[in-house]
Amino acid sequence: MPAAVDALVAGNTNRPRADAQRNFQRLVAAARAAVDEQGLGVTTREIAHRAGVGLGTLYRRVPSLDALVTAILADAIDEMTARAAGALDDPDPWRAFADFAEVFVQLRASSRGLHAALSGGAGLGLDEHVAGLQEALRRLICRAQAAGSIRADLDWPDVLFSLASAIPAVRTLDLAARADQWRRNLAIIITGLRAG
Amino acid sequence: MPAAVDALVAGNTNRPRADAQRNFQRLVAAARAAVDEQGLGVTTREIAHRAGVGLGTLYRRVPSLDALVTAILADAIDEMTARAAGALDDPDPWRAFADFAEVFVQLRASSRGLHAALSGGAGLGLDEHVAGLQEALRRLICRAQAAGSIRADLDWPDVLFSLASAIPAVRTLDLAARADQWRRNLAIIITGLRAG
DNA sequence: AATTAACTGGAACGCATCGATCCGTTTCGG
DNA sequence: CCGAAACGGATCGATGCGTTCCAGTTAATT
Repeated sequence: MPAAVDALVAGNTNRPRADAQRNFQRLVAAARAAVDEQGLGVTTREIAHRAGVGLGTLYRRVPSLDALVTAILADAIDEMTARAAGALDDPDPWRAFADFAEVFVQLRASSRGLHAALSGGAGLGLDEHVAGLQEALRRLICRAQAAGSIRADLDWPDVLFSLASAIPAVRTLDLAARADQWRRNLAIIITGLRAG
Repeated sequence: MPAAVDALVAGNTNRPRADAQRNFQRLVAAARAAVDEQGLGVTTREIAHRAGVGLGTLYRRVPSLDALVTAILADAIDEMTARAAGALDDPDPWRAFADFAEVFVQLRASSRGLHAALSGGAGLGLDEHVAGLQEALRRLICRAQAAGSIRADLDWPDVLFSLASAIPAVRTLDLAARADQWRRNLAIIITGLRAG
């Protein structure tokens, strides 16, 4: 159980009943799926329905909708940050960058909520988490560029924006995006970023 | 006055009063600006306020909010289609493609509403207009690819999706997009699309 | 200048949806 | 088998929407 979601149940003096614990897990899982599929703006009813639980139960297990969604997003962002930090262990600057770029795009493409949160979507209290991710990304990008692997005529925000742009819309004109459309987009962008 | 917006006032037997005509123009201009800046989901109050007009006036000059927004979008799409068709006059397949790509991205980047409408945003009655644009784009792309200018390992929807992806989010992480961010994105993508 | 039909602004209506609460009922655990 | 804990979902109050309505105003015509 990730940190922020865990903190939602902190302060409970004694262990809750078995069904209460089970319902909490279900609610978190349902909320994660709903945030992934529908983005920010998930409703309490949607989450409760997915969890197979009533509205009363949701509010008995969770302080508020905002707290639940924010906790889920905070954990998702922190996990991504950890992966970015881990990528710096790769001694090859370009490979570290390119490998993490794939993670960055894939995770965002698979969660509308995460994508929206990282696109400055709402005024949730995620600023510190976002700042951590941004710093890790900046290091990854600047190291690859200093090594001469990324075109020198770009600054690092350019690179960041181009990566963020790789996430495709669900539809474009009459065409539905394929499941791996993000990968096709990213391949084009990575080619365009590479120096030489 | 473009075709679809014009059609909103068709059927008026005799010329309306001068203030009525002026208010209609103001409403259309206000609605265009609002759709550009705020996307679909503009409200009647927002448009009326921008036009410096009351709600009653809006509904006296326009049949409904949907009709107004749809007409504006239809005209915007049709104008883009005309530009795409015009690009085919350029004998150089690559230059025709690249030049229109710039128009395509710039227009979408400057109008959230148009961008949303072309991203399958809402169930407005724009299918035929969208289909026309798509066909013009397909021709441009396929011609450039047949000429060997676009990488051969992509299909034309890949190219279309990558162009649509060039429109940046307003923010990414803590960074605000610069006014020309779309151009920087597009430059990277164009490089990645080019064969050789 | 007088007349009147057209036009105007904005309060108000009806509806939909949301987060959150409340309470009669059910279920777990000792 | 009992009581505390938890349950479901009707319900509340607030919000925001598109649209209508009407008392007052204005532009065109005579």
